[in-house]
Amino acid sequence: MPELPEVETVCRYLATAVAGRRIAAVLVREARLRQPIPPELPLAVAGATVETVWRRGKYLLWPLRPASAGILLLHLGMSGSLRHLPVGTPAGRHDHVDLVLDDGTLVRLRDPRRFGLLLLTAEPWEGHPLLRDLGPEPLEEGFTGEYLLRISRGRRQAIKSLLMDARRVVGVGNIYANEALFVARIHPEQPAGEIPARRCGALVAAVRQVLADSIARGGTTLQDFQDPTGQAGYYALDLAVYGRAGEPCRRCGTAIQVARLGGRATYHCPRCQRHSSSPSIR
DNA sequence: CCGGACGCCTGTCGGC
DNA sequence: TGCCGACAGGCGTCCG
Repeated sequence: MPELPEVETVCRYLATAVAGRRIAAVLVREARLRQPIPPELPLAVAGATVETVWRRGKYLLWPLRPASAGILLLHLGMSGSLRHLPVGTPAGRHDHVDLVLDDGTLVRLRDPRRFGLLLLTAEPWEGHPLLRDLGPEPLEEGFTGEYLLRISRGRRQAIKSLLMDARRVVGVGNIYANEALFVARIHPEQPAGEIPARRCGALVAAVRQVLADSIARGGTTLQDFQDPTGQAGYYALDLAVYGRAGEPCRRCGTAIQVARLGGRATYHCPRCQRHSSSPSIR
């Protein structure tokens, strides 16, 4: 479900609503997520204070005080969501974990497909196996046209698949890869190494723009994404290609096409997004 | 090393 | 109405 803008929306809420609160208890109803929730996690975390909440890619990091309590590491997978609720709110079928706070509220993890993750790690979290190989943050300095040019040369991999590879750049999932390529007018199946050097900067700018616009709208709610207060995100209204197969391109009116690339639905406008070739070198 | 396919798990939807 | 396959916002692992 959540890509970078949705996780960022959740993160911003938690950073204001939960930072500084003490965790009174952790209730695990179902530990079998992508990796099992460690059995010792509830006792290890109970009594600790949430210092703040950070995001790295699609992971949420909750550093605790005292530091010896560690850092909560949370990932929402495809179907995960967090809700901030009053203690006593009845739990539903897929409400797997409650983080009970000291102010009469709780943060509840719901995840029907259980592709999510709740682990405990420690400083330096950058060395954690799940975080160690992550690429740059797309909204920070390291993600530039020069960087994209460097990592794409010589690769035959489709540019869309490269954008969705977290080792290259984090946070870009299927929705925003499709949208960014439309904005940059690049065909999703174009081999990454054949993208003209001068267009790499435009693609980086498109990724940044699409992600920032979505964050400003509170993310994309397709079916069920909500922020921890239950608020939907409205970037779905701005989607240009994702989920719009057969509908007219917002730029030229041509019918949007859908295909499968790497097992994922891939949308593009056949008129606005054409393969382009690098200038030949001789 | 690279790139693609697969599997994890549940819910929903469309076609027959 | 009911059944069945396809598909869904992610990602680690395996294989050629």
